[in-house]
Amino acid sequence: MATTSNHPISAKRPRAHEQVIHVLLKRIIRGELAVGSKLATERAMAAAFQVNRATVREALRYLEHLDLVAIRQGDGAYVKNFLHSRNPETAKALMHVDEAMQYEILSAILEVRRINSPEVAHAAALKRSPDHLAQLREVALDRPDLSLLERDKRVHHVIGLASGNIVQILMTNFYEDFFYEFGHLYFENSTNIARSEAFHQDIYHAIREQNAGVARDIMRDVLEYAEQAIFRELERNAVPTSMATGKHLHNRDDINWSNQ
Amino acid sequence: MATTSNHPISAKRPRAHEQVIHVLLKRIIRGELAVGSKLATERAMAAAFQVNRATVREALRYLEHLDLVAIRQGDGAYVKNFLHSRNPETAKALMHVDEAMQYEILSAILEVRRINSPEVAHAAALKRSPDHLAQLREVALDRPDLSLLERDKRVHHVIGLASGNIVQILMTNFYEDFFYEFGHLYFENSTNIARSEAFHQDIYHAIREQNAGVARDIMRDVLEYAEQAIFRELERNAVPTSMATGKHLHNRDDINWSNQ
DNA sequence: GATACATAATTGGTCGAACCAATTAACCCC
DNA sequence: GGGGTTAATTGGTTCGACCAATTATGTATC
Repeated sequence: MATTSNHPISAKRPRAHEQVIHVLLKRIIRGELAVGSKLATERAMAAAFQVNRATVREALRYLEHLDLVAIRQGDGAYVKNFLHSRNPETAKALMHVDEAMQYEILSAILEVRRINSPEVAHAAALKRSPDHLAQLREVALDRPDLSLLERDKRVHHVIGLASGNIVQILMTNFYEDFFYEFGHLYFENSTNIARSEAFHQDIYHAIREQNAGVARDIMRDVLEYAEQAIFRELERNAVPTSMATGKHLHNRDDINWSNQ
Repeated sequence: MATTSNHPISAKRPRAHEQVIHVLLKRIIRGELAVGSKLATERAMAAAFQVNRATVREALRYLEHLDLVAIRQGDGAYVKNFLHSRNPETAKALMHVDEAMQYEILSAILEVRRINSPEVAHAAALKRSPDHLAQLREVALDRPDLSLLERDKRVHHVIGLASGNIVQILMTNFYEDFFYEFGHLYFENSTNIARSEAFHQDIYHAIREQNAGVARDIMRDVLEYAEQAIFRELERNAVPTSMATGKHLHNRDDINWSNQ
């Protein structure tokens, strides 16, 4: 059982400290708790949330790691500007807290990936080891048993590994984590499915032949295609609430991110 | 006192749970705890570290957020492959744990920044609001009171804000956090100082005039320059320990990142 | 003997009340 | 008003207990 470390199943059991995190996160992101202001004491929050102080502390510790609060012994916990957070994970927190931000952040993620991943493919083609190539071959060609979403995820991961850049590897995992929530938008369309399978073939051959420039182009093309395909789906399935605000459209640029 | 949220001073007080984090992190990263293996129980670790169980739990919670362990009630905590972590913050943890990895990770960060930031500058030039332009003018031109390191940090931050991409903003903060530890390598050299001050002037004008292509080129040039300058300094100041391993050189590509 | 179910043991999740340590506020003295 | 001592506030840690989910054990049934 030890090696069965993947956790494909498992819904969510809302642990107490996670609920506290969610509430505090909401108040911070929405500005209900002003930047620089002091949070209630741990004891007061424990009473207010009707949980134990240790539970509040676990939640505060997380917010501290997200760089959203600064905790000082003998003093208190202060709200920080989330735009100053040094932890990219904060983007995920933003998305889970504010529905209206979801499309905004998805758009931002897709843009960053479109900028980065072609260069990762370029480096991977140059530096891939025989072992990485074998791994890529397996996931790209010899695993029809996996879902396309899972296969695509692994293809990107192996390319990241082959690039040798640990930060790009982590960034790749970071992107893919988002697509568990949005991947269905893309992988339900048969045209997109064919496009991705062709991509897996092509990128494998380019990396095998160490054609770095070609690998970069292939990656850029598929990501540009996927980005547009996802936005097409979004505008089609546009949910009424976000339709009303109009904030889900990718071609607007009115968000200012200036809550500081 | 509330608005004085910046914490320019403040050395480190080693909180108990942070020491536990450090030890566990070390064992996980170095592979002393195999991927998939089960950690000791919280009670056992509390006894071993001679701290309270609540302290162990705060440490485990952090490792869980870094995606390095999976915790299951009634079962235990299992070690995960750090190359599968979806949290870029893991890179910082790696760096703090293993001295030999420092240069490797610095190199990786510099590369990602060199890829990303020029595109951020490009977007910023296109989308900057009058307010962002004013902010950029202030930090780039009218704040000789700030240290160059601090000014440079703010210039990059404002450019990130102007780009309107929240993930790029967070990534920029993420980079800059590293440079608090390595910035002195760059900003002690008078040639580099002049180079950065010219950069601040140039990027401001390009963004003011909304010359996106020029802004991108300016950013790319300065980052390529800085990257090389930093490596020059590293090889000059090469510390004996990492010299011996030779793992700090940027032009080697023997690291495989294949502990899975 | 294998399977199904009830039961106990293990382990993470939460709780309550204390005490320690750092900071801040109050106070007194000069 | 300035400086230093003292008390109150607040985060940091500890102890001990109980709840909840999982796993291991044992027993009855077929």
